Amino acid sequence: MTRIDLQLAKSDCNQCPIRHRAVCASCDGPELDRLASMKSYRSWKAGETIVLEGDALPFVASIVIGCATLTRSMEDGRMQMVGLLLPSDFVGRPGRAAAPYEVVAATDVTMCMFDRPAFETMMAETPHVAGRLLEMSLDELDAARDWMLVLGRKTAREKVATLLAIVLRRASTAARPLRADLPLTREAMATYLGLTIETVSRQISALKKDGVIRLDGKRGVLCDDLSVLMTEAGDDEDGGLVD
Amino acid sequence: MTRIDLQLAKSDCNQCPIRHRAVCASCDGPELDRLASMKSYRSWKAGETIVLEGDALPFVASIVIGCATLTRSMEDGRMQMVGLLLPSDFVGRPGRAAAPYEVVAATDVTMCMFDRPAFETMMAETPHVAGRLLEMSLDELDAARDWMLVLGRKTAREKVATLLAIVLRRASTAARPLRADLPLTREAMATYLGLTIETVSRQISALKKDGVIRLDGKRGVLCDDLSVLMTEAGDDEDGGLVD
DNA sequence: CACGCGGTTTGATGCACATCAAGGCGGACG
DNA sequence: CGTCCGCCTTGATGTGCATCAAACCGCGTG
Repeated sequence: MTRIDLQLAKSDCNQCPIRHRAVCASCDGPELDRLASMKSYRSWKAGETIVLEGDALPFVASIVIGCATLTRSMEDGRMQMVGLLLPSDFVGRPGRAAAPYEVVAATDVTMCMFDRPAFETMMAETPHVAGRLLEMSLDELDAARDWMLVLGRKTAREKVATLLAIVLRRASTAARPLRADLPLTREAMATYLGLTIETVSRQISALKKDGVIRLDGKRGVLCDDLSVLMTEAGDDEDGGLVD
Repeated sequence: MTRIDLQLAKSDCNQCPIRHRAVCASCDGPELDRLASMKSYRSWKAGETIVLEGDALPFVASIVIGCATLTRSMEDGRMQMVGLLLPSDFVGRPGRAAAPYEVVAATDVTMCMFDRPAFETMMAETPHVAGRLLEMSLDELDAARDWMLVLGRKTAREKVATLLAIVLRRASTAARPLRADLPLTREAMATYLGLTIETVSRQISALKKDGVIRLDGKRGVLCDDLSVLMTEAGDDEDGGLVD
């Protein structure tokens, strides 16, 4: 029973069959085949709503390509992003029908859809799959809790630095300076960070003026020294946010 | 395969054997026996640290009696509570050794401890147990995400009202006015809400002055009309915070 | 009873971020 | 080429909460 490291799967494999290994890291052929037999694909353009808040979810899906956001909102219109979904992440919790939040495509998104009843049957029958999903959701729980610290205690500057650090670390290669394209608009960033658009913009400008980062167009961010950015973020250690 | 409603189990049964049903709602005798054979008990006084941040966790435990808090902190001392553990909740995530947060007893606490390796073996072998744990952790994830909305977007008054509403709803009986004893000090409330002690105190005073709640000593809270409090909290609907 | 102590309340002041408002930049399209 | 529209930036002003400071309350202890 060998386990494939999820990080590896995420960065190296963007084709769907491999994605299933993320769900079922310790499965062998037959289970993978069974997963494969119940899947279908669907794509969304950036900005489109994938799941409306309160909607029933007849499917379970995992992201193959792209980035989606998960948002919860109040009646008066205030919104808080509560999750960022990246390749291999799941939408539509198994075992509960209604979505307590809205899911929107941040970039163009392709998802791999599984029929819900079939998926749940499989889950009940193969401990590996259930165990793997448990691990994944516990990772998400840790990430959500880390984010609570960001929302509750960090300053605007630290919040922005934290988000940039996550994006840059995730995109990190050997090349210097580090470079990444933000998958989010300023508005989405503000929704994620519990700030307003203007504050996000100002803090990014300030970090740039202070030489912590440089910008490349509207979406590109460059950073020579990630550790400086992380200090700005208030983290000493890597922290491992967003699974 | 019958499922016992977790809410029911929580409110009606504070004895440990029933607690296990929360873990293993759909298990029959032999599995419950097996759980029972690997357990032991331990108690803590209010204020004592149960698990230090970064510590290894040789056990998995579930709360039998009392209330514990789960806190994450920054190097400069800023702290954010990221979870409130109540009877039947779990400590020490299966599958990961180190605790990314500190667990402290808010009231006197009794926990039921399971040997970690034995518990994990059992999990791997009985799909029911893994499935039940998955459900529980997804509930926790929903609660954490709800809390992100509170931390990121609500005003101080709304935050305090939200917390009071949760406590009152949880304690709710037929009797009017609703009455509950806060299991948390002002400091713990502030840590939970992303506020300072002073602000919490001021907002409670304000809610009292406005006739939304009344106080009974330091810990007791009375409320004639929960719906008014919930409006103050910014929720129209019940919202179902904290599992 | 005086005393100290942890938890709480209340007041005065300041600052970080929201809000309101105006302008800039780049891409799509007539 | 000019115009519009989304998205972003920057400035001016206001306010909600943090911070600093002091006093209060209930309780255990000498």
